[in-house]
Amino acid sequence: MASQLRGNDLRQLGFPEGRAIGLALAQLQRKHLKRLSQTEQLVLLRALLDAPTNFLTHLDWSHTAAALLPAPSRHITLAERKDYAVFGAEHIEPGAIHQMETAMKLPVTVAGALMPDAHHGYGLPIGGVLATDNAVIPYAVGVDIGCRMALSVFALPPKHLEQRVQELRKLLLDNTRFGGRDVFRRGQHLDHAVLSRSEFQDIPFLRNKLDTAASQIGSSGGGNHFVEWGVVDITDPTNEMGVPVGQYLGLLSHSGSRGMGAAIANHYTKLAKDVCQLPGEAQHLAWLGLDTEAGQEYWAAMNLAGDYASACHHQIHHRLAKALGEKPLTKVENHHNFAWKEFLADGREVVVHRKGATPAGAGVLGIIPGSMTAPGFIVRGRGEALSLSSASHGAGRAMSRTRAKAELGEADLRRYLRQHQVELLGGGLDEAPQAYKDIRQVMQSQTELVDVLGSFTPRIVRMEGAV
DNA sequence: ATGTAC
Repeated sequence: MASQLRGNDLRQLGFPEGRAIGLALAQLQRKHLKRLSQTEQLVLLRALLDAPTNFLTHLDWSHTAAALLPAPSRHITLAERKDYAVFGAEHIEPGAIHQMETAMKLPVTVAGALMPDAHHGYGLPIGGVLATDNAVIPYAVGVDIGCRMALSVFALPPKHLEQRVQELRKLLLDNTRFGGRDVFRRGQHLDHAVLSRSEFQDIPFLRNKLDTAASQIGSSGGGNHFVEWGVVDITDPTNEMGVPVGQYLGLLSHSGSRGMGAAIANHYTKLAKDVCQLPGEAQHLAWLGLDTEAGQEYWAAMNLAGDYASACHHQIHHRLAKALGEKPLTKVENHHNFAWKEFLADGREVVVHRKGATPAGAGVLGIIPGSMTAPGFIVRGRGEALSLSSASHGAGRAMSRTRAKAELGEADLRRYLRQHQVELLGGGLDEAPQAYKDIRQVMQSQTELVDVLGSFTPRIVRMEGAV
């Protein structure tokens, strides 16, 4: 069998230094191209090099072709800014509004909206919702692809939290793992069907990501990610969970797609910036056409990352429910940092990006967390067209991470937690509850977007960091 | 958010 082509072979053929070489080599690893003889591969690469424009819509070679073209042919100019709705403008910093206005000038943008917890992000602001025509923007999805909330409601009274506090604390410490290094040991992993998905073989970029995914499964991230016990208070008797009005023990988790999702986000953002060069501040909003190979690959990888994030939450809840010896009465799960194919009110099919925004289609359930010391809310979407069927994904930050670390002290945090009867295991000053906005005010700005069915008040919170 | 860097 002939040896594989290497980077230097491509250089000899005339490939320029840069991303084209890596992209072409990755393509040649795919099953149907790997079968070709080395001569056939070289003929193909020469044709690609001679006339890259002929390959721009080719399913296999569109992004290699784009990387071979001189930069000016990939430049894109902005269009006139389209209108968009802002909810809770009084809570939103000017930087986030400015970023949203830039996104509304993209030629692929159809509609947009800004949620009341919005703040400055990278590319699209956190809390930004953007509908595009046949294009997906990796940085309008976000780095932590498919990050989500999951709630289990147990048929146990809240006084469990006082009577069995030591046991619940231990269950949390024993059954969760947070951040980069602290994962479950080899023999402790639970298997999950998501690890057998064909995308890990079919998409060249994902081939070496299976190890990371397998080692991190069932774990939680760092930063604002948490797993917590608390009090569920169901207030709406017509809730579609079928849970009677009353108070229950609940388990709430917030986490995403870990290292694998971050790798996908970073890789396809670079790819998008290669094939779609935007002026100045819009440059991070580079998109991939959904009918290009790169766009289809990203779409498949994004969906895999979303399912992986879901699998992690399922394992977290499964471990804890089993250790508690209970089956949940009901579960609610919803994701943000994702893109969906949806229809607008006028019937147009669009790609809706929700970067830190909760899906709130008519009758869709979700959880909008407050902070460690403030309730989160179980909500039912109202399908409001102006918000593109979306709501906030939390209270939003009132203080940046750096400001929180500079201005708050460890003693302040501990006193604040004691006042609110919250026990924090791990965590840091940058995630102190004082650094977040008042969730009740944020909810007041989105009464048109969601109905409140109940609340969740944290009591024992586990985050990244030593206990 | 992230084996926090190709």
